[in-house]
Amino acid sequence: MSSAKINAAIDNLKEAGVRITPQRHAILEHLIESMSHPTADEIYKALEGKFPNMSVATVYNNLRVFKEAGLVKELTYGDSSSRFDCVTTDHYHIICDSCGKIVDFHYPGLDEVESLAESVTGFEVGRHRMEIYGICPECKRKH
Amino acid sequence: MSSAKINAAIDNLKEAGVRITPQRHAILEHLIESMSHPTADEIYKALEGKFPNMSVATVYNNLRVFKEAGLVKELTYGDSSSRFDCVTTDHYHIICDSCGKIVDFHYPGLDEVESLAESVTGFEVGRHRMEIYGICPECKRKH
DNA sequence: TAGACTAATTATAACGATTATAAAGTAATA
DNA sequence: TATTACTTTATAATCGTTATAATTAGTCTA
Ligand SMILES: [Mn+2]
Ligand SMILES: [Mn+2]
Ligand SMILES: [Zn+2]
Ligand SMILES: [Zn+2]
Repeated sequence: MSSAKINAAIDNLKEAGVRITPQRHAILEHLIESMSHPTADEIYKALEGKFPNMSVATVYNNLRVFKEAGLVKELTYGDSSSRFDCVTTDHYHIICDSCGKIVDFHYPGLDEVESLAESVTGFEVGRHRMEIYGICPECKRKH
Repeated sequence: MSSAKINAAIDNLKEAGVRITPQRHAILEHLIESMSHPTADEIYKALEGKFPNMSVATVYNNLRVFKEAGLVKELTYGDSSSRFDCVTTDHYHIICDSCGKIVDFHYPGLDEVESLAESVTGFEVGRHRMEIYGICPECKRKH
């Protein structure tokens, strides 16, 4: 049930001293219930019915607040907009080159690559990023 | 010797019917001899002594031409500018979180992850992207 | 509860990287 | 040489995002 997750997120924010405004509640709710990886603008448009006066800056500001609280992760891509993921446990993504869909995908983690990189380059390794690109089943069906 | 690589790149372009202008030659030369992963603007600034009238659009246009010819790869990052890599054979990068330096790093390739992703998600996998982030030896020394 | 303080939202301007446009220049072709 | 296509240049436009300043709302304290 996603309302439990929303409540947990709200408690988390309250403990960090962040006020729960109607806009913040709605943005959080949308992130959690959409079960997707929306852009700031998609969130903005999805909520403009309920909040016709909300500024796009409010969406960006609050996504930053949520990020700092550890409630969302930002997924950055070269050309286009960032996407936001409210699943903060470690996981990877596979992205459709044709329609842009992003699907979660779990894998043990690439510790071996990290430690090899460390020994070869002399870097102190902190983290890594990995995504897979391909064609999703729906797009495959349409040739 | 990097001049051999420049000549090979030029032959490649000629065969593809691309004219070798002085600007194109200089951009290629800079990419190959700098042995780094410069941004379009870094290339532009590096060449403004030799080409005081060159437009930044020329740099972008020609980087696209080179990309389409398979001579360079574009490395995209969320916030900041793209970087360009004239080493087009498969390799990974490790990036310093402190100074931004990008270092090449070879690893067998993650075929296993790709095939697992394919079977789990139903995608037809084409490629993947992986980078490692950490602190480079020089930045470690400065605490 | 009034007044003061603080935080959040809004509207709008600014920013930086990149791309589009149109004019002018250059090379290839006939 | 005249025609044509390609390339460069200068400049404007675009897009995602952030900064600014004014307004509004919430919280705290006397
Ligand atoms: Mn995800
Ligand atoms: Mn490289
Ligand atoms: Zn698809
Ligand atoms: Zn460093």
